Amino acid sequence: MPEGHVLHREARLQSTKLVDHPLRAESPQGRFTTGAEAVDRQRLITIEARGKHLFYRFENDLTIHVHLGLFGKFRHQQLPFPEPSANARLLLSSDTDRVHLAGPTTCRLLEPDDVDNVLRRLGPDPLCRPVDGASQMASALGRRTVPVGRALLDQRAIAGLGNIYRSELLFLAGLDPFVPANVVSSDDIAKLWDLSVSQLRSDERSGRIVTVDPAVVGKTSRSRLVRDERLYAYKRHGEPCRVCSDTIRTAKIDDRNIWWCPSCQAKN
DNA sequence: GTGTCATGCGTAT
DNA sequence: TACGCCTGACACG
Repeated sequence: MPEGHVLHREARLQSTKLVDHPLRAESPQGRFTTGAEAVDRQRLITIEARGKHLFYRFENDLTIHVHLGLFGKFRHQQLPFPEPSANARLLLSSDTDRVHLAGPTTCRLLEPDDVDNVLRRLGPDPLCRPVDGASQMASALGRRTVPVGRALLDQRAIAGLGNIYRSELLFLAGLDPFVPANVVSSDDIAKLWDLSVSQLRSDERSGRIVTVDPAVVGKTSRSRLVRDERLYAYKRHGEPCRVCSDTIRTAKIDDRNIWWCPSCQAKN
């Protein structure tokens, strides 16, 4: 489930196990052998997340850059380590813990300048709490005439949102996904930013995306929500809106599905 | 068992 | 706009 909250959670959890240790780095699959050898037995200095990107910086100044894409997955393993799967792109192991990476879109070695180049292409990340995040986002969206539902996936406008968050955040903000981004009011963009900050922080802690207010479905806490009760719009095509009972609709924007409630999201 | 789809994104056309 | 890449879950027969 690789939207931004997942990468920050991975950075946090992996850091407690791997940072400050000299690590064994291997690529059983063989597609990252040279990169793994370049950091093998080096001490890991930091693991940092920005948007959907992860950066492992080693003491020799080399950085492993990971982007999970649609399919990438991390597994956390402890001694005795199980046999790695045949498609394990990267294994990072301390004496006691191992992180197993399979299926990433990106897993490559970067020099410090290359890291800066990747970061320059990313907008503000709600989980990094930049003080001017809302205004950076407003300035990026203000230049776009595409639907706001499309602009939210542009990682230069705001880094870390994926297809689930774009449907859910637009629902929470009450915004019509098809309104041009440059027509959305600055108040509504500020609202989208604030919702992104609170939503991703909460989901980073729990490890899952839950946007529904538990009271709306008659529950007393987030943790009591079952799988089908966690979201307002995403993949709920044809079902009644949890707030107003109108029918949730779906359409494609740039060949990716978006879901919305035509009544709750009439604002533009 | 096979086919389809998916929480992503870069490149080519 | 279309395709390629990478993997796993699920529907269907």
